[in-house]
Amino acid sequence: MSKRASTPSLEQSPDLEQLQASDDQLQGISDKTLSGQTTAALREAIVKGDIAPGEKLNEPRLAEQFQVSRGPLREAIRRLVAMRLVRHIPHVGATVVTLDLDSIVELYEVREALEGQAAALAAIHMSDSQISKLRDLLEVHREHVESNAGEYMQAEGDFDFHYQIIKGSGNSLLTHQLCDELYHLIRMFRFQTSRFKTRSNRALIEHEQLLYALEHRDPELAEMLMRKHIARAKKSIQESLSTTE
Amino acid sequence: MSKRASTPSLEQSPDLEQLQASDDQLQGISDKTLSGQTTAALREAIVKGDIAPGEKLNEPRLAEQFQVSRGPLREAIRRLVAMRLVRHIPHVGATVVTLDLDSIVELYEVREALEGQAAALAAIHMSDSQISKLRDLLEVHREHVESNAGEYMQAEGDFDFHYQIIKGSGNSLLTHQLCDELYHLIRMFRFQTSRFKTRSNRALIEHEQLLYALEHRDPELAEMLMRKHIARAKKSIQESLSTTE
DNA sequence: TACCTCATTATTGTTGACAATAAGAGTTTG
DNA sequence: CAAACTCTTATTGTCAACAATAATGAGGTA
Repeated sequence: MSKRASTPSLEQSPDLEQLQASDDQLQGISDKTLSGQTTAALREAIVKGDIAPGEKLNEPRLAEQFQVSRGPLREAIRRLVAMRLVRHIPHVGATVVTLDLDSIVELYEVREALEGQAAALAAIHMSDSQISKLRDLLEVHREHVESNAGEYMQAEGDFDFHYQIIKGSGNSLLTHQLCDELYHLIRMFRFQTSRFKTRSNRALIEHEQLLYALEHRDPELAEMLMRKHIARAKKSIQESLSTTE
Repeated sequence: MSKRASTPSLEQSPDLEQLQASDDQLQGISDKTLSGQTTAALREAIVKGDIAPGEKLNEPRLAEQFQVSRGPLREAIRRLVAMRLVRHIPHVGATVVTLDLDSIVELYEVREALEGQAAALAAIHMSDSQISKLRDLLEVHREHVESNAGEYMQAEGDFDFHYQIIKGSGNSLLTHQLCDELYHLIRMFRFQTSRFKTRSNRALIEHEQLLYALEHRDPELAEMLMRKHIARAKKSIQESLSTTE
């Protein structure tokens, strides 16, 4: 469901409850306020490409489409600005960010630093049961990859794996920066480049190595592996995009 | 000037121009809009402690104090939420964050990761002239430390040094995360603990080493030195605060 | 005395109207 | 013909009033 990529205009009030539910399990409590719902809706519209990169966000029009006043809509825009999904210039307006290669490289450089640190901290702070759950998750992924399809599932599974490690760092600031802010930027990029094949096998092997480091409580190794894992993904993207564009 | 720590209430419209000027050299253009000015004013009030940590932000009262409507004030609050200076709970309100030891440790762990990465990138991307300017800056700091006072200047100088390296990374996302968002959180912490002495001499030596790594274009060494530099500061804070509180 | 209920009140969320700024079309002039 | 200027228009920024929610306190009951 929620396959409305064909219609250029956003029909009012999509499956907001569902979006909210997915956020609930991510962060503590849900935001049933209009601004919160509008933020989630607008965010998904941008991430999924229903609103194109570079497109201007017209406040009155969007307000009518989402069936809210301009107040909550403006607030939603500001929150997306904080997430770096939207640019804003005073007295001119807000536009959806355009993810050129440079931006992606910058994003992955930040991910490399933050998730590397997260992996190191996770190796120290994660409980044994958390780590064993992570292993279960990895086994599920392995089956998905070894079975027929698996590729779309792999992208989601990749997020799960990384998310669990970040959360396992025990650092709430780090978790917020990655899971609440940068996360959606990464999602947006993945939606834009979903045509490219994901390197399922290689990612699986690297995840396996990472889990080994966590199980052996080796922060330095975990950090190194995570950083290399992300750096390789970055390099792969650089090669793909510099040749095709 | 701007020494109004005695008055509990914030008189309207402080030296906004000055705040704006300092932001101008940080980011590209200034935000002459009411929301922007209110954001800067409220931010400084929180960072400097004029509004105490944990204090509730009453919208009507603050709006009157800053001589603006609740609209721009609310927008200012949301921007400070994005900067992690303010917490917000729907239908309940916004409060100034309280920086306990755990939060500071988390902040420094994030700084360690991000500024380490910044140093590595700076060793690659900084121009020779940028690096030589950095050396000039360091010499000024040395004189300040060797002269009589120097301690307050050192705190500011420390920011200058770090800021130049971050900017030298050439990564705008990284720069934004550190200089626009986390920066004010660090400032707030420093204002709160200004009673503690800064380790001027040690910091100067470590900065000297870092500059050496940059001049020799050694990313790995630069990253390592920066991370240790920040990790040592973190440990120093941990020891100070765990004994005194 | 402790606890629950319910009304009051203060505060946040939302709305539509108004003001100010910037973009764009059309016209004029060198 | 191009460049600059002005008027128009669309869009953003701001405001004050209204609605909805949660904290507060009084009163009653077990």
